[in-house]
Amino acid sequence: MQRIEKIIKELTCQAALHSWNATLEEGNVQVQKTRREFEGDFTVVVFPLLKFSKQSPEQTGESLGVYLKRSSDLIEDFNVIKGFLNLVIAQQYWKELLDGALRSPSYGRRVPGEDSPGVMIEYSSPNTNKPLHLGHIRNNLLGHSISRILKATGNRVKQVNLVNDRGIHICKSMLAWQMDGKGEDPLSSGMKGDHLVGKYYVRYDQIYKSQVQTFVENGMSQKEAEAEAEVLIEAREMLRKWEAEDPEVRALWKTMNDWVYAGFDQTYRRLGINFDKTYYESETYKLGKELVLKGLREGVLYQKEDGSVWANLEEEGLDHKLLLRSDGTSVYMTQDVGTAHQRYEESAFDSHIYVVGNEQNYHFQVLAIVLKKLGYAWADKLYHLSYGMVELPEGKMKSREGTVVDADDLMDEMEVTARQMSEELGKLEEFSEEEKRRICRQIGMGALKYFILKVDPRKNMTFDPRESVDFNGNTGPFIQYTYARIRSVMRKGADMHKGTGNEELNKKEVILIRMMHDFPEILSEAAHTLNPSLVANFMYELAKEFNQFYHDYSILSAETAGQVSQRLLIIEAAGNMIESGMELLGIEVPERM
RNA sequence: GGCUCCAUAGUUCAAGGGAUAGAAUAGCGGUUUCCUAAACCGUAGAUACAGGUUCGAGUCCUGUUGGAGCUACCA
Repeated sequence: MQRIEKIIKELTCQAALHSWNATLEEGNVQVQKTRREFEGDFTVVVFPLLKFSKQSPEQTGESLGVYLKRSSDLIEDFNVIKGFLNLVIAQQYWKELLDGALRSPSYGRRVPGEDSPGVMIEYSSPNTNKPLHLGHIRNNLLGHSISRILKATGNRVKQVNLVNDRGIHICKSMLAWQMDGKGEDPLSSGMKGDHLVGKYYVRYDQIYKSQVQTFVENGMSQKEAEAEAEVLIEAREMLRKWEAEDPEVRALWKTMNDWVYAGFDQTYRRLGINFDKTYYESETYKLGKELVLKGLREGVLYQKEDGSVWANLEEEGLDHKLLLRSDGTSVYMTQDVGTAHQRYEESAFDSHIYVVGNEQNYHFQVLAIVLKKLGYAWADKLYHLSYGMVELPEGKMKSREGTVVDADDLMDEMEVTARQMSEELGKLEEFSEEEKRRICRQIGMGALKYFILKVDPRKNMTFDPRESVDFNGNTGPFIQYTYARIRSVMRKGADMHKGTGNEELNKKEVILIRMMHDFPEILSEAAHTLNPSLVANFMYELAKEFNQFYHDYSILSAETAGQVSQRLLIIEAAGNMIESGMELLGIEVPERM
């Protein structure tokens, strides 16, 4: 069955040809859903048509309405208010939809095939010197949800992670552990590996600060002291040894990184995310140098007297960018040039998405330009999904002030709150301990994920811990609860299914079906704009609409058997759609809660 | 200083150039012999400021004010 919007557009073009002898494209026809306060299902905005009809808005709407009604059985009636032609769609359309596609768990989804576009998406990209925090959570949830959305819209998606496992920051943790660690490890300390390493990163900072202070007290300037502090010099020396592949340093580095990975794995599992491939910066940081040198030979880059290599981006309205240091070593940009090249060689992606915060806008702008200069046509297949910062009600998270919200702590807290709420409401009394745990985990994680994903990724957002554990209103648990209610009714009504009921649909039922009819468009819009919040907000609207319906009309005690059957079809569709949509957000839905 | 992004009820978020700017939350007032009240209903409350483009501007353009980010031989 063809979608009704498409039919309306086609017929409008026909009408324009017949009535006004004007040729217009379907793209010129604006069809939107009729606002609730007016009679109708879809609305054609007639203002853009006036230049073809050469009539008043009212006359144009009226004559178009007459034409549409006469041309299609699906258009039952119309009315014109100001410049808006409101169309009432025949019940038959909604009923056929309900009997067919709408109830499918895969409604609106497409399955990727061999020749579907290949999308590589990089996200998470943690440093190994400290545990994941709230900012990483947003990154991970976005990356994962976008991956699922892209898969569901027919793309072959490859999820990759790039772990920043080398550099001065890791050396700082290593050094502090050597100084103060007394040999403790995750087992002996009972700490998660990433937290343990993070503890020594903090420890390093304390040692550093106290050394700086001592130097200043002995008459050194602040700036001088900061540059001369012994631990900093030692950390640099350790990095140098790391690069020289000193066995002892490498061994410690490997040990501590492995602790961190074990910790990260746990956090990732809990978040429900996974990667098809993980890249390690220690293996990729040298990549890119050859490409840069080649660019230098070809004259698209230039070299200063000190030997450093640069790209001149003035033509693009930017600055000059360093690509190789005077000692010949690579910088971050060099590495990204290399990894992009490597990935394209590996899988010839049709697009490559980087889920990275907006503080790196400049970096990715430069990356694309540099790749272009180096002659890679695929440079314009790179896309930086630049998401906004997560702030707390009192402002930015600051590690120095201890206001960083730890990812693991946050997840714990969400689950504990779910537990408390469930117990207060007496929701889980008849469940086993294991079931209780599972449901509270689903609810807690659902609340957290929804809270973050409902916001447009590109915008900065405020994370209010108090609000995030609210399970009422526009929240994940609200939608989960709606699902649980649906499933409950379906269990009770399993025997009452008597096939299709051909009953008159009431207003609320039509609204629900019409809303569900939109799901494919929401999906494709979300995929197009890489924006899971569209799916999240749609799920909320749907749940809200469903709850009103549920409140106003009885399903199992409807007046006729036909009505019972028909309503069971509607809630089946709604349940499947909630499950499907929430899956795209990485949120599980419980059968009971 | 330069560049980029942002500004919507007390607060947190919506609104493909289209009708009277929607929700949630906090506040106030209601709904339970009935399929899960983590629900439902009612009430009140917002486009930073000044211009411009348009039949029509929260949305596009210019300026002002306020906020964030970037502007490293860091990543």
